[in-house]
Amino acid sequence: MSDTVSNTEDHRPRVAAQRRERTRRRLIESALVAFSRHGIGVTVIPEVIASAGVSQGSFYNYFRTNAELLEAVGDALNLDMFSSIENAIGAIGDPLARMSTGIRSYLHLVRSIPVVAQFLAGAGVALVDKKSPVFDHFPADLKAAVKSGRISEANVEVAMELVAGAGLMAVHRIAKSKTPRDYPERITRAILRSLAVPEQEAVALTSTALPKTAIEPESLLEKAKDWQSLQTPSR
Amino acid sequence: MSDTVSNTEDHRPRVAAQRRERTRRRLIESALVAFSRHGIGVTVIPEVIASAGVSQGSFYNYFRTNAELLEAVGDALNLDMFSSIENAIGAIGDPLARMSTGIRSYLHLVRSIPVVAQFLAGAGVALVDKKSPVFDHFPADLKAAVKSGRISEANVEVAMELVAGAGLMAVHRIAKSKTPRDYPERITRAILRSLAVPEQEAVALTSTALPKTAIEPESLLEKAKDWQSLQTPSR
Amino acid sequence: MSDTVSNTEDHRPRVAAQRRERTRRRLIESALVAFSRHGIGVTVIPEVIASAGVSQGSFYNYFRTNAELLEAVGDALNLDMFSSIENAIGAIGDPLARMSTGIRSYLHLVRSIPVVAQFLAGAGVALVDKKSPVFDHFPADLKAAVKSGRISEANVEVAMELVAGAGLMAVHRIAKSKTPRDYPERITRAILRSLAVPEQEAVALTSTALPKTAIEPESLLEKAKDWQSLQTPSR
Amino acid sequence: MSDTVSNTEDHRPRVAAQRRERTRRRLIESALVAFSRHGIGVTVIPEVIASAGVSQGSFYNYFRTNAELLEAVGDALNLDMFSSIENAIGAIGDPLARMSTGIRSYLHLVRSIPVVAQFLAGAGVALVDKKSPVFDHFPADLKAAVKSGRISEANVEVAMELVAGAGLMAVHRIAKSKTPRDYPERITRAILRSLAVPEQEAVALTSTALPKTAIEPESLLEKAKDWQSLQTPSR
DNA sequence: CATGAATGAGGGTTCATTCAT
DNA sequence: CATGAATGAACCCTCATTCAT
Repeated sequence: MSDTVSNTEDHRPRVAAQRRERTRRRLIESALVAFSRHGIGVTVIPEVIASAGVSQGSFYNYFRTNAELLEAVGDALNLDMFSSIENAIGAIGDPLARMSTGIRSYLHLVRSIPVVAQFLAGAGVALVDKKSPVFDHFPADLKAAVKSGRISEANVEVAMELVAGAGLMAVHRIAKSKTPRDYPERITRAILRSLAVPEQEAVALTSTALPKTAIEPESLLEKAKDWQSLQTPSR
Repeated sequence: MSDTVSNTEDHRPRVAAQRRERTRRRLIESALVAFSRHGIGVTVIPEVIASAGVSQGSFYNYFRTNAELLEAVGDALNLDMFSSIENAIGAIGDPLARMSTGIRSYLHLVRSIPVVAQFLAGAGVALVDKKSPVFDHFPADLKAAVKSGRISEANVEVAMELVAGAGLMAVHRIAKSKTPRDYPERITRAILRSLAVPEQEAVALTSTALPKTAIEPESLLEKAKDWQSLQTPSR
Repeated sequence: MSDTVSNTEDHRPRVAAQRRERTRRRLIESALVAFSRHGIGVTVIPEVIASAGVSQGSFYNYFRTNAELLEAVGDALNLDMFSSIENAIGAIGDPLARMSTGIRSYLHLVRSIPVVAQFLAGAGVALVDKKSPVFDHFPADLKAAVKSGRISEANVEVAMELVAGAGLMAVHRIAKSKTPRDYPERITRAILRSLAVPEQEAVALTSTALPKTAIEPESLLEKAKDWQSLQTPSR
Repeated sequence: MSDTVSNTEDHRPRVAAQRRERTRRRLIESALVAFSRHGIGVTVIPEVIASAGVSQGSFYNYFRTNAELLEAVGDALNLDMFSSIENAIGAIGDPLARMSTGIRSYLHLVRSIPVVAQFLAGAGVALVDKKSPVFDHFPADLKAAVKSGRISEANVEVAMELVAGAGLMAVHRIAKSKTPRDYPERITRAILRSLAVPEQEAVALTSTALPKTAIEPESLLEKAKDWQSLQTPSR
């Protein structure tokens, strides 16, 4: 069909676009490692160029500043994490269960991939500022839970901050030292308590089996599993 | 007479030491402002040099790296804040009241001095890592409260992290946007709840009048009140 | 055709490599002059940058320290001198004649290019330390001569040091003041005597016509001929 | 007597002058060590100030530049060495014996004090340039020996250069590596040969017992014996 | 004279960015 | 689009030197 013909005519451009996309991915992957090592707010372009095997000039065909690169890494990571978690908790109807399972999944995911933990710990509050899909569904669940009377917090904003703060510290702790396997559950329980969830219910919510969080085969997360997360060499 | 002589011998070193100390203070003050504007992890040395009116060479007689400068600022600030707060809550006997009043004092203090809020928000988790006098008394109070049966948290470490995380986010929020006058009390209540303090008691603990937090006349905090806290120039 | 393609693919790297090599040469040439003026152990980078017409940044793409630059100059010069001399004496079979003709050629060469004389005089003993091709063949000739009974020095090492020392001082003298045309021959004769060569033979060995020492057209030596050798500006 | 009185009146100035002289000595001593470590042509003022325990400002009451300091060290050292050697060979009448014994004494002296060897090796040809008392008597002895027909060198200058060159290399060798005890004698023999002294006589001249070279108790040489001669830390 | 804080010139080094090929 | 040489701004750091005390 004419379709075939037009595809053939598109062949070279399409190959080029694929190559471009592959290079872009390589740069993002290298940048994730570099940022995880040195923290954000530090120049990583030279390191990224070297480890991605791309020339200096080419780099600027993809990203124009360090910040742009960081944003790309953040976006890609957020997207992947969101997919994994949403996929795991999508079927849960109860807002409170969704929330607590989401938090647990998030922390377990971070805990299983050191490079990601390092990156997020280094990013700190910056990750919270920029609205990420990961946090998009939280307020809704929170409000739903309040409405259902399951938790009693007049101020949803304060609640959100407490959740975010606790999560941030937990990620930091996970990145910097060894944590027990049930560390995510303990953190989640403390968060639930702060939302005025009764102790017994908090325990129940954090004792259910965790749904399997699938990671896409070619995703950034999948690749990140294989990488070492060396701390920044002091100095 | 001999008095004159001995005075003469003491005089020069003393004058020199005073001068040195004054310059050091000027540098630290300038650095607090600079860090509050740009965040830590950014070079502020040129700006500090300019605004302290000191030559490049002189700067390096006092601090050899950006990190050393940051540490000096952090130490000075921590010390001043610790004095103010400890002075305010020193007389409180009940551990839980000490804790909650301490948190409230801390947040109100931060809230009243924008430069400090900006600085601490920019420092983020780094301030928690390095043991500061501000956090020194916390664990003791927490343990005492647990022992007294007032709160029931098996894991003190997790509790500490939640407190620190909530505090961190609160500081961040204070620095970045306008907060209601009772914002510190709301945060403190959420924290108390997460420690399993009953709602009624949490409300009671955060409804007492706040003891006056005195700020030393020549201290960094006192000076910081006068300074503007410009946000980082976008870039 | 495929020819065109492969040429195209080779073309860019080759051009780049050529450009790089040309810049490197310019830097080395400028450095030779600078070192000849100020001696080694003095920073010449700013002067080299200025006189080579290269930016500061570019310089560090080639050499990272003053010492690295010096080494490059030394290597290039040693190589050129070695080529010239070896080319001149290669056909001589008698070890003693090779040696004495080599020394004479070396000193005449130095004497004919003031910039080189200045450079070597400034380098002093450092040039002897680092094994240079110039000195590579000496020990072999010396040993051969000893074996042949022509000279009687039990200790070859001591002999080498004397040769090197005499050569060093001669270069220094040549650089610092005007020397008679037969100065190299006089020095060579003294060296031969110190090796216990009989006076008559020493005279004979230093009276032969000197083979022509060819200098490669584009070599450092050839270029150096054109340059002035200003003494260090007093300071 | 009035003498007593005037002495009394002079007391403070005299004490001051003595103190001044003592400080000056301390600086020279520290500088000798510093130069021996780093070579000449390198800034040693900070190190000298530190190790002599003198303030920055005071240093400039004694020496105004690095070069002036170096010259003072060189002068003091030359004077001490000259005294020691002249004292040892003063009684020798035969010019050739004076010469050879002087060379031997010089090299043995250098060999016995590593710091001095390091310093002289670092100074290199610079020490020869500036006329030192050590070399003052050489030409006279050399000419006397020529006149006596003991050696036959038409060109005294060339002979001097060869002696200086050999001495220089020998010092360098002594400083940089371990040398056999009779190393000075071997070098001296080679020098004598280069002056056309017959082998047998050269051996005889270098086989006599070496006169004791006395070192003044408070002299730079005496102190230098106690110091370590660390090589420059590579870098 | 001694002291040591302060200075500023100069050199060293990195890195984002441009551009000819 | 890829390449990598070249650039210049910015920062880092040392040190000789001055000067008030």
